[in-house]
Amino acid sequence: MPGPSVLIHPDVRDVPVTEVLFALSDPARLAIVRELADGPLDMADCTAVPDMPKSTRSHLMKVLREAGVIRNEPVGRNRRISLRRDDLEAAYPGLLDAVLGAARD
Amino acid sequence: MPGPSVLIHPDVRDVPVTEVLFALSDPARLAIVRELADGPLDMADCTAVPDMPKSTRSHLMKVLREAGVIRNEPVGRNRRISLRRDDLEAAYPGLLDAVLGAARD
DNA sequence: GGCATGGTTCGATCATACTTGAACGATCGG
DNA sequence: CCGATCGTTCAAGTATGATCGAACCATGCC
Repeated sequence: MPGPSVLIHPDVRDVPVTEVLFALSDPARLAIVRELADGPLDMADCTAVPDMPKSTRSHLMKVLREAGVIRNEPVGRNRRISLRRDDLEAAYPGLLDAVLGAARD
Repeated sequence: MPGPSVLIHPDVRDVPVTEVLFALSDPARLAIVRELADGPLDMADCTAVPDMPKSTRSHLMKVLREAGVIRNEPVGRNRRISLRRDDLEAAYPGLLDAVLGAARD
């Protein structure tokens, strides 16, 4: 799989709310999160923000991952990205739903 | 009252969620918001973040105000700061409650 | 009016985050 | 194995936000 086989996924309860909010406060990152709301996606299929260099996209994923918002795991030669709904719900109840429920900008 | 008699308070529905999230993603600003959860406060009584230059504090308030999170209105020689709970609830249901409900960092 | 009070605004400096190409790493298919 | 593929990591440049003193402004009070 591309890059290191294992990436760090923090316990969401160790992540300050402010960091979660910050991760969600960027339009491109939020677009990705909304896209993932319907289910996991291979990275290559995250078309929410098109025409973006892979390094930039990878960086967005890193911010989301380090904030505990998404999971990024290798599968074959790709990477599967998924929302950490349950973990987020346990740490910050209602937060993700409220954000996802917000009208599109 | 200090400064201009009227400050701009946007319609929260015109403020992108991302901007609201960003305003709340700073520890100092979030501390202010939490302090206001119990009711309006004169600016001088916002002690959540002590020992801060007034220009810095004023800037934090500006970011929160422009994001539609707080109201800042003159009263006598002071300024009254209040949470725009109802407006936020109407625009982004559940969001503020979820953030306020989050465990303190 | 004159002055003290409480905040905003301006401008400059500094810190943080975004962006991107290039290099590297891990896998799969022949 | 070997090359191609898909992402991550690195490093450098750029942009955006925080910080804070100084200047300014509107009010209340004498």
